Amino acid sequence: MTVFEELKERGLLAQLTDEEEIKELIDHGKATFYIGFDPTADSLHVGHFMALCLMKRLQMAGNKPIALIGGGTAMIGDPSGRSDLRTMMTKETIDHNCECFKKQMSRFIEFGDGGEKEEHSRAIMVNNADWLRDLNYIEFIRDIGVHFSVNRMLTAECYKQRMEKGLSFLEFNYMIMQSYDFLQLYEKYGCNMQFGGDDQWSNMLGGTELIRRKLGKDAYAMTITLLLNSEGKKMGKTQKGAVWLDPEKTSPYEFYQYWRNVADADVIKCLKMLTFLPLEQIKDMESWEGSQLNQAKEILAYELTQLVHGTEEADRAQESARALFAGGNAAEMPTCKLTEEDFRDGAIDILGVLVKAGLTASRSEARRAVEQGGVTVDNEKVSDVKTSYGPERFSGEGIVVKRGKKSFKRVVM
RNA sequence: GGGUGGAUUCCCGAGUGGCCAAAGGGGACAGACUGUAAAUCUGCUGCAAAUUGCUUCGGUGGUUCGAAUCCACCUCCACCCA
Repeated sequence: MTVFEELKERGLLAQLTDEEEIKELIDHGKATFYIGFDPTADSLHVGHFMALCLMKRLQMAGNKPIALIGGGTAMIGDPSGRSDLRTMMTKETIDHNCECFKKQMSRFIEFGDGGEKEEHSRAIMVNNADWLRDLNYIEFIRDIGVHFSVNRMLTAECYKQRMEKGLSFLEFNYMIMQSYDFLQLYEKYGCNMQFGGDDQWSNMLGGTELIRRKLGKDAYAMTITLLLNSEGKKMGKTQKGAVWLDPEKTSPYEFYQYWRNVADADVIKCLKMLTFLPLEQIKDMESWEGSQLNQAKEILAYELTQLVHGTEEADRAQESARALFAGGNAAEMPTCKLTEEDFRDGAIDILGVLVKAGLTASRSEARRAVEQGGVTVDNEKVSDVKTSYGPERFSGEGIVVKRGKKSFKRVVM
């Protein structure tokens, strides 16, 4: 099976400019492709993870990846798929985020140093701030701006959605910037292909078109299917925000649990799109039904945690999960430490413990949780809000506090 | 620049002087049922020393015993005209 076939089989491909040509290029390792990442936060998230996997797959097939960090475009903010203007970020924040991205990416992709002798498939990383931030306005609109028709741009899907809520000129320029990126990479590195999320399609087409008009050369674009759950919502988002790859922002345990809890209807899709498990193995799981599907979720969660956080963390997350739900060894639970200051008159009440452990956001919320019978200490339901504990309860193993079925913490002194 | 309409809690959206921590819906959370799924039903959804107190309705100031609600100015957004 060739790379292209595999990508197709896994349901990763959404739109392509020229299927035959793209297939030819990537199957033979002749593509130099780029994927852009907007540094809008200080960590990558699940959405980026898909792109990284794609990069990896293509790199393994001998193609050269370019990871483009949008230190320049982030100054503008991509309006695609957004209903409001992004909050503007300062240059410093953007630069900081770029650094964070770099670190995280190098875990997945093999980067080269750009030396003469290295293999073709070594990845490079570039930042479009290098060519965007110092552009001369007049020159730029004369050189590049002429090639864009406002009439056509307005018909692009990504702007259409914004026509109702309002679109600023600043954001309107995003497509032009992104197209210019592609042109730059084409000229500098012979980059002939761009990949990106499905919501990037119109921006990407802008690039291929600009290259054709400006240089008379062909370049290609291909989008990855957005990972949507069965309800049509973007996956990798929780109430609290994105599922991050940075263990400081989303702990390996939380990360594991996110995937452990996906809906039945989404497991197979996630396995196909996100893991490197052989397709045959995934095919077997497709026939699983009912509670057997539960095992598939465990596999999914383990595989992904391993990819992102490594084997050790994945084992640990799986251990704690099993401990909590199946009553196994509880040694690896997330822990919270109390200090003397947390005790008032030699005791801390249950509400205080819940807040301190981060299981509830406020004492009011904690109170509600207790009142509704959702709080457990060492497997015994706490029904009195006034329950309190002295420091001795937290010595040694401490206590295990559970809020609801899925969130818990060991609390020690 | 001129005109019109608007900004309410996580989101949508009611509320146009006291009965308002603010209807209704969605989401989230908790309980029952389950398979750590879905569906369904129930509860709950500002904060706290909790039959009470405190802080919230774009911002600032004012009127009033009392303001999300009235007045003035400002900020932001949409639409129409230029």
